[in-house]
Amino acid sequence: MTTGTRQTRPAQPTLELVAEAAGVSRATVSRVVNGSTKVSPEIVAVVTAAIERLNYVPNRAARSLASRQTQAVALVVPEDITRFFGDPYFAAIVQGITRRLDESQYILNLLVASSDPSHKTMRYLRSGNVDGALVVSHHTRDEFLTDIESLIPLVFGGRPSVNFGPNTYYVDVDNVAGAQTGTQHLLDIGRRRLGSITGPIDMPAGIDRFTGFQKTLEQAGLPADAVEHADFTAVSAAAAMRRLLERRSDLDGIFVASDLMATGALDVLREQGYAVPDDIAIVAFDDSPAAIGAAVPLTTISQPSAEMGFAMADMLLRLLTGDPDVPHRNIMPTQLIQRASA
Amino acid sequence: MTTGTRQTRPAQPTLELVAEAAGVSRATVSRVVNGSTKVSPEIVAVVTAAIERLNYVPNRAARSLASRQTQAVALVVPEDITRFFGDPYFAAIVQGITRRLDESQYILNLLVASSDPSHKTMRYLRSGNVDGALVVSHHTRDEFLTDIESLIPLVFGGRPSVNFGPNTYYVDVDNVAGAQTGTQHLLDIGRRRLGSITGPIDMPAGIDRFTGFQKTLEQAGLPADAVEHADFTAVSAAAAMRRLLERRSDLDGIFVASDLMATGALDVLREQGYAVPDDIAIVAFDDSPAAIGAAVPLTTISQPSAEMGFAMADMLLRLLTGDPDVPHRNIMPTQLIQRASA
DNA sequence: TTGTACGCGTTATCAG
DNA sequence: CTGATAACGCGTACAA
Repeated sequence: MTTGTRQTRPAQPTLELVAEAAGVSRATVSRVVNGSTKVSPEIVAVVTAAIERLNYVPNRAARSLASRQTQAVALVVPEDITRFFGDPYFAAIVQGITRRLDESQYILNLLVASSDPSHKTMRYLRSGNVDGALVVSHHTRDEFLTDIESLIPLVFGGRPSVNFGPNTYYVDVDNVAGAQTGTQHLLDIGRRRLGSITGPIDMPAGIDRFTGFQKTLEQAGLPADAVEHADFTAVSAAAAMRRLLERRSDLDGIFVASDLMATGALDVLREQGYAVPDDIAIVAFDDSPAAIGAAVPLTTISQPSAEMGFAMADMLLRLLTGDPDVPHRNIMPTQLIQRASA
Repeated sequence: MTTGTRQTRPAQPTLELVAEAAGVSRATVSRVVNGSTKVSPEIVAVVTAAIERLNYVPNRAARSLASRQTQAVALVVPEDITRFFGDPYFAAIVQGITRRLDESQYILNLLVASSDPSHKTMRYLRSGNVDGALVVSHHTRDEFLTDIESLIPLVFGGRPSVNFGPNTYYVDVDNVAGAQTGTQHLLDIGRRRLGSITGPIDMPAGIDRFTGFQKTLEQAGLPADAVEHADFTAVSAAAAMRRLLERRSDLDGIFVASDLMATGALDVLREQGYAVPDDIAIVAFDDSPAAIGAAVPLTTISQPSAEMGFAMADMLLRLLTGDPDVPHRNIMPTQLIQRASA
């Protein structure tokens, strides 16, 4: 027979309670919980036992209030969320992030800044709700974060836009070099009439990979005019592929700036009767699961996505400990993975 | 010339400061912040101005401590995270959830329970870190959450395993009915030698969709023996498709339990020279972006994924307000979407 | 090494 | 309607 309120939650034990049970002071219990070395072994044992028995777990809010730390970091996703989660590259990044965070006491707050970037997200970020933030996006529209940078540590996935100055922290790969490797491979297997489907030219990753493509062709004395821009989605790439074929039906090799986009291009090529790689060879970028799962397994530039996420979280965590010499950038290696498409 | 500590963060203004600036007491400012009606309009104006001017934002930790509420909910993902984020169905769910939460004061904590389900996640959930939790997964292995249910409100995406009893809250679709509609469509277009690639038979969604398939064939007096199980990933479905063709090369229709799996099946069919839908028609489930993007646009059973996520969050929020009559389940409609594959 | 006591920023209960 | 003032649970100088 429950009287009154519908949902009575059992109260959690407090430091006070544990202290009482262990016959010591609150302060001592606190020290044990926080692993202070200045507690005698016997007392540690007694307190630990009491904690165990009462199933005590520290109250996060109280702890935050007293220590002025939240033990939480935010994952800021400026991108449209379906696009974000739909891209296996980001999925891998998130996986790496959570893997690193799992080893720590920190928890992850998911912030989708799609709708009202400036207001709600900002407000949250600057209200001491998190100790630091991870920003993942291909986008350049990150300006609204510039002043957050002076409040809490920020770590970017991918080089941020120029507005951030040289003091920003980020994890990235050398997209130019990666694209050069990929394009060079196309040349190495004898292709000469090359085209490219690029990412958006307002995103660093899009720009850099395009630059790598251009550079390589330039060095080879070939024209780099068969280029169409897309936005890292499969559908946009399919459209780009169609435009490309309309202009140049004689292409024999294409460098596509992401695996996901390559799958879109692949669909169009098949639909129009081109054989891959016989008629047209394709080199993509990412080496995400999409590369293996593609109709024609993709030759692609691999970037260690999960490791990049891991490195981002690790970098932020180091920043949060106050480590004075955390390197500002961590440029990870890319690698050509040869499969069927080129 | 910065002396001393490397990163001096400007302190946030407190209630006290605002009170002083407005010439009132902390209590009054608090009332204004929380929209109490019992404050005179003039004072409200003065305080509001001060808040604006000082750029005041309440401290979440202090508020939580005093109010015994966290204003945060958890998104629990028991699934392996790459699989989770790789599936557009989940992406849509998350989108719906964040959309609803955006309208509220609540924030989302992402909890990936892949590694050590029982310990860390549990600990977090039961430590008053969140006011409630959303659980999204196809899995049945949710037992470790059963006792959490008595501590904080839980809302499931998809009917949870039987261990939870009739009092659990969840949002789902009628998977049996949906599968029946899909299978029936195959019959309606004249297919008679039907097979199915199912989800795992230890997950409600997997079981129910399989049941719908069976029921329909039974009613039609046809055998339902051409069945292979997979695990909702594209690769597992490709393998299942191969097994199916090995056993039965004469199939003319297949009901696949998810879009993502259908893309895997599609690859195998093409590879082995079957035309879709001419040789073999396919009906899938989800109507995720994968359905449109597939090599052959998929005829599929649409479920309102984003709306389901929205409904989940909405249900939880209502639960958190103490609303006594929140319905325990919200079964949303499915619909046959006809495209090219059947 | 251990305990005492104060403060962290809010909410909520009382008087007034 | 407004203002003191006591919690909320914990960290941490300071004292012992």
